[in-house]
Amino acid sequence: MKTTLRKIVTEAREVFREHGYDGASMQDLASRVGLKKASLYTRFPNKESLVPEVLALTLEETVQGLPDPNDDWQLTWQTLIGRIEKTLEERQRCVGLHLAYGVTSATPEARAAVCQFFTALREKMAQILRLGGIPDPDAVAADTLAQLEGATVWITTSGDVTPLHRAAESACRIAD
Amino acid sequence: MKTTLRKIVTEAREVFREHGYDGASMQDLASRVGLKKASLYTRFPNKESLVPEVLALTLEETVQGLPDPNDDWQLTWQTLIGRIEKTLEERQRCVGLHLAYGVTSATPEARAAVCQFFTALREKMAQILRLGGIPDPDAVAADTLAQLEGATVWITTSGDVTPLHRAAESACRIAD
DNA sequence: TTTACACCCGACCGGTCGGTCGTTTTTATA
DNA sequence: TATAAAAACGACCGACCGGTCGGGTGTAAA
Repeated sequence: MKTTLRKIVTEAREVFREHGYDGASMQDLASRVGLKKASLYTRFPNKESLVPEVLALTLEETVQGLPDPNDDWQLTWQTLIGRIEKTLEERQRCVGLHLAYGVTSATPEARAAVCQFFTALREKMAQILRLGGIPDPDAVAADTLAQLEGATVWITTSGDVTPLHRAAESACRIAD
Repeated sequence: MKTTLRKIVTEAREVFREHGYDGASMQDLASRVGLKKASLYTRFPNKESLVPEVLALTLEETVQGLPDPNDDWQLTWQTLIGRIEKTLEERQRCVGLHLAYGVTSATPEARAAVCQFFTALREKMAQILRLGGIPDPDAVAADTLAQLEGATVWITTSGDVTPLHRAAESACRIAD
């Protein structure tokens, strides 16, 4: 059943989120899934190949079922921002950011996946803003994402979520 | 000579910046300094103890010799922002952020050092803003730092420095 | 010249890493 | 129920990890 495969990916996401790419242990991942390490390698050829799967799932979960921006782009935007805010607040860190900092030229496929993830997310955000006639939507999308992710440093260091909330609030104000 | 000790700390900063806490190798650090691994342990008891030194040095370099904010707080603010911007652009990543994501409860001293680093930097920024009569200086300082650090994700993923430049520019506009 | 000390290093420790292999167990099909 | 594929596993690999130890080595004070 695909259940196991999906569980590997979702648990891998948490391992990467908590420990980054280098710090993520296949042994740790296996025990979280309830398998032995060797069993993981029947599904994935290596650790690096987990990264694209993790980010693809994350992107999909982030944008799936969003209200149609052609109907009400403000609602779409605010829903998207709210989802990101909620995830970051609950999980404390951004997987994408931890991976972006962790992957190097030694893991080119993972590197490409991280790049794709952020590009796709920014493009999705820019699309919505474009429908709202917001000027320079790519820049606004990139800056909004930067603000939200940067706010997680305060969560991890001091548990302070107010910068994240202010970031989300000011992002939502773009659509007013 | 203190030269060796300082070189260890400055090189450790680059190792942490590039590889994070877990990924940083004492072997790697030693070879960058031009020593053998065992020699590092005559200066530092363990890897964790490098973190406070690295962050203390970074904080000191960031704020030392800043123009007196009592004379011209705008100049002080913009100089500080400019320094952070320059470092992030040159080095591509923020050591503090990589360490913030990398240290866990297993390394409490490192964790505390990271917390202190960001708190001190934010407080320094807030002090300047306070002299300028900026409302809610702590929040503004935290948000400014978040925006600058978040912008590094675009540098690492795609080499795009424009989000960082926009962040710095908008930060400088606070003091106008 | 002796002594003492800071420093450096080669060799080594136990442990964990990502990954492999041969075999056993489960599962789907027929 | 027979069979073949898929999945899980225990044991193992070489490499590297953070860290230790005992023995040099250069230097400076006595």
